Amino acid sequence: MATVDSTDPELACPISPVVDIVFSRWTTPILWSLHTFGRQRFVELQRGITHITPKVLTQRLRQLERDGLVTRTYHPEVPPRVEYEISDLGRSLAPLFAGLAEWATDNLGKVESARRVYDGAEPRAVTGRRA
Amino acid sequence: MATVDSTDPELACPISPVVDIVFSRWTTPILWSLHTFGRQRFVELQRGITHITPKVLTQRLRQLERDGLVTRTYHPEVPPRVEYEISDLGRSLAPLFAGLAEWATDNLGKVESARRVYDGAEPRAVTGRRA
DNA sequence: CTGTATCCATTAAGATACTG
DNA sequence: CAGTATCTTAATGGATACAG
Repeated sequence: MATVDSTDPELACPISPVVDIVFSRWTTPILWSLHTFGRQRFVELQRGITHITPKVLTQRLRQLERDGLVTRTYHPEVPPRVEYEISDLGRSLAPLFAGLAEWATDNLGKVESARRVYDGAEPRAVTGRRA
Repeated sequence: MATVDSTDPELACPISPVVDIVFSRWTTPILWSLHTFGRQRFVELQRGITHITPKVLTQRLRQLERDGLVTRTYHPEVPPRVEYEISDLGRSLAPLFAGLAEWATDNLGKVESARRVYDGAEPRAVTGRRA
């Protein structure tokens, strides 16, 4: 049975589940920061990842912890100290992240120029777009 | 200058822009289908990707076309015929998709068991979570 | 320091019906 | 066939304030 029900696009695409787990606006910056700079406290993450609010940071960290990609260590001191670290499972994404980063440097410019062409193209009726 | 402004998480994470372009609920199934089964018409894509509505399919296809990952060919016939095909730029994502698919088969089970552990863990006060 | 609690804005997506 | 037009809902995220 597993997690597949017929309403999910997973059936047609084996990477959809990974997208749900790893790729959202703030999860990749968090994973990247933990992977690149190592174990960090809550406030360090907040400072390193520009403009993320504590609410959202907490939400994403909880999700990553639940999915086993990040570990959370609570030190019962005063004031409290909590450290987050990427897990082995999270680290297993590293080569994929490296590949994506490389794709970005190689191809982001092409995407941007494609957009300029598309946005600047005079809309002709025969194309069926923007009659 | 490019596209970077200080409100984006791109500064801290070089793969955030790729996430915006490639990874959303329906873009990966669309790219996967076009890459795996080749050039397809609108209705073929709709049938192959279960439960996607024409509105959403149109939206994602337009975005992918604008970003240069997919090409759209309009044949002015009656009834009209439109074919979508993955572009060279889109095809350049193939190895990354293969890597993600492999990660999925290897690690999705670990994620699921991590979730079971997390959800079933008795919440102790000392962890600082769920007092 | 490490979060919660509210409230609000934005957006992707789903349901449904309709057009050239 | 290949979409568009509306309307509604759900999910994220942002702003701000406050608590242990």
